[in-house]
Amino acid sequence: MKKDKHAVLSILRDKILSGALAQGDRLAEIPTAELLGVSRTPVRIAFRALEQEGLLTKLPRRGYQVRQITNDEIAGSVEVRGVLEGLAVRQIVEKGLAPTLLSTLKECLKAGDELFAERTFNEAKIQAYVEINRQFHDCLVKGSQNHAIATALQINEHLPMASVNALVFNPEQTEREYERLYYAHQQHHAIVQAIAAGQGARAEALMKEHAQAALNSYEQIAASGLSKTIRTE
Amino acid sequence: MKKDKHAVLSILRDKILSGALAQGDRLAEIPTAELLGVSRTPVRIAFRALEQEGLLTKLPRRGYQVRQITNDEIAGSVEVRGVLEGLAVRQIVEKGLAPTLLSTLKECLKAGDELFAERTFNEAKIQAYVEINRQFHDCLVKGSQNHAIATALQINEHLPMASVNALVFNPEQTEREYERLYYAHQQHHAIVQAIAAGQGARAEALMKEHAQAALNSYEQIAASGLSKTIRTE
DNA sequence: GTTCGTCAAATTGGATCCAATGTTAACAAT
DNA sequence: ATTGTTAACATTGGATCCAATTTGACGAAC
Repeated sequence: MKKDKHAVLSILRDKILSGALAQGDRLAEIPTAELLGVSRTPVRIAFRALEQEGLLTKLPRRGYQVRQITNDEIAGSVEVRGVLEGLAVRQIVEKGLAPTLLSTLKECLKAGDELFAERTFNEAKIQAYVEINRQFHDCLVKGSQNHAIATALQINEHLPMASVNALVFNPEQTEREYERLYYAHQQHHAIVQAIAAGQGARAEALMKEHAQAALNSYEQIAASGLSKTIRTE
Repeated sequence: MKKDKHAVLSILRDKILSGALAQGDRLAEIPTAELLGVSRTPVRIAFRALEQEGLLTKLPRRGYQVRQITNDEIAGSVEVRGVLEGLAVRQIVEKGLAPTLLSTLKECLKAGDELFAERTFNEAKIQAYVEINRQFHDCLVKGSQNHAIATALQINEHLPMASVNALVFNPEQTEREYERLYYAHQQHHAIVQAIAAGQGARAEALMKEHAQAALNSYEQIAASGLSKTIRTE
């Protein structure tokens, strides 16, 4: 039984997000520690972290309570991600675009272009696109040279669909999924174009819309019940 | 020697922010614990928290390192606060303004009006205004019904001047400080007016500008070296 | 003289132990 | 029967102990 360092945190997070722990469930340190076969110390640390992530609330003297994530909550997180990443791209323009950043972004675009060159899609290619997507967004946040953006985003990072690390897709309609992701990739092109042209406000608006688009497809797919989540971590 | 629960975290945070711990200083658990006269457990938890706040970075296997907050960093945090609070007010409008929220906001405005009624200012009145200001901003964030905004803001909450809980003022120019804070208060009026009128985009823009204004006066005062920080906690 | 290997010191992470505190239930008295 | 008081229990927070891993230095061999 190999216990990774972050295992406790990840396991608890997954239990909450998957619904294994229902909203309002109270979590105490000792039972949780026994359940996971670890001592109370890592559990205590994990609880603190999950509280800061907004997944748990602390009840004074009575442990922690699960704060279920509603669809509204996810929508709110996506909105937050939109304005923060929008700020990032605007600040890239305002502070002056570093040439190396532009070339890195163009590499991301090129890698995506190659992926979309043939009009077929399977899980492996989606996995690859998730990684490209992650790199692209990561570049922009880092490129903004505003560390506060990264830290503010960090909290949403683990929420399903509020994070760029997670994409849901419908495995029964790969054709449609191709269209959707290709559209997202085209938005990436437009964003880079706006940045390169020094159009800060346009880049910001595009970035917000980009987040919204992800949310829309999430709602669509989640409603159909045919979702499958792919994450890179 | 009464040790409060959060004492360790607060003490370490103050040491970092006050410059007692210089940028790049490495912090190990044991020396810190001995310095503060506590065991390693609370120190460990505090380090984790400070890492999430962005004040420390973790060096793998070599403890933590102080990430000094530069002026650029503060400016970045203020910008983040601007877009997030801007989002909050926009969403208040978009989701439909609750009547109770509007009345609460108006109470904040009225309390401020009374404070500014006579054209004198002292430290006690500033203290009172800081509290009113905090309530006002808190109302807006809570009123957005978007919990992600609150959690994202939470991280900046402890940074000087990136937080609404801290106002700097120049004790040698109370006249000027009166003007400055009164201007901020007038912005509050405009924001409430925009919200009440359903002008989401205008409210958002005003909110961003409101954050910028705070930053401008901070830079002005900090440069003069005559600053005094008032915090409520 | 340089490089590689081994050993010791440092340091973090996890486990268990102890103290403090609040909550709940039971029992007794009115 | 109801209410108040007390005692036991549950639960968190802090301290110390133990294990694992890495870093750095010193020495030996090439």
